[in-house]
Amino acid sequence: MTMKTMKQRVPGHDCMRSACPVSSVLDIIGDKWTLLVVRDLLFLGKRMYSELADSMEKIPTNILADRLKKLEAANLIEKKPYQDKPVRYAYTLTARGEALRPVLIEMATWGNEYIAGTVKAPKEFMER
Amino acid sequence: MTMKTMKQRVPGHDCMRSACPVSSVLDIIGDKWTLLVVRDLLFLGKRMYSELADSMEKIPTNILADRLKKLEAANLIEKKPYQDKPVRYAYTLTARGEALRPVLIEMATWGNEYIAGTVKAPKEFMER
DNA sequence: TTCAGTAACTTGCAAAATGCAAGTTATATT
DNA sequence: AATATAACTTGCATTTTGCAAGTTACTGAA
Repeated sequence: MTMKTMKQRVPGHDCMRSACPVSSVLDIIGDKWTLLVVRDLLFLGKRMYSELADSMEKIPTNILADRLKKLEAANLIEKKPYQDKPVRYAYTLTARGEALRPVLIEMATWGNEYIAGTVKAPKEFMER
Repeated sequence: MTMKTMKQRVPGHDCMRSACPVSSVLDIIGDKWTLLVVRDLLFLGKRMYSELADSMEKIPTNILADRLKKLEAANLIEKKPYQDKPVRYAYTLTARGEALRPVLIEMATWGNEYIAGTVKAPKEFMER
């Protein structure tokens, strides 16, 4: 038996606006912050809450906490303690979350081509 | 002299959150509705306000009007009258707007692969 | 010639989301 | 004992969203 990719409805988003894949994706990541958290985990090697909190864009901490909860509920990230006493957590992308890479790459490509003042994304980020 | 692609700062968004291309793109299209309008123009052949207004997702008309204004300000779409008496308008994507196609395609690909209940995007939409 | 119909919006208002600063809890270090 | 760090939470004002209804300018049918 071969393992297929898991499709799943995401809790809190079981009220899809339509069956269109684009709209369903936007139901999950359609705001100004969610994909920046994914970017930090995927390209910038961040794992801790405090690392995510000091993003370039200065994400408010209440928004960060909210997005981490939603990303976990949507199974795009996992939260795991990496030490006890005191307990500290690491956030990591799931396969589902990492699979957003091409979306991020195309967005960065478009941004670099059409928005003045953007810094060119390192080419090692732009592969695959 | 060869024509290069025009980069431009977008009015109303000249306060970029950062120079990151991803965040700058999200400054423009980072919400639940904007890319659905682009989808309708790019893949579904819609041009008129009333066509856009009866989207699958039932976009509220005040949101639609607002997004059309912002998309025009960002130079992603153009609004042109296609008849007088009474004057009626057609909205069309600029090259800048059409260039979002790969982003939409990657989003649809991800949605189809990872979200149950999404309808598979027609393969003629998924090329280039 | 009045009347329903269509296109393209705008307005009002309640509800939800966002943004900022400050507070909290549990430990570790000095 | 005092300060620091990680990971959040809370309060509150402002902004954005969503829904319904209203508006303007015509067109075509009765």
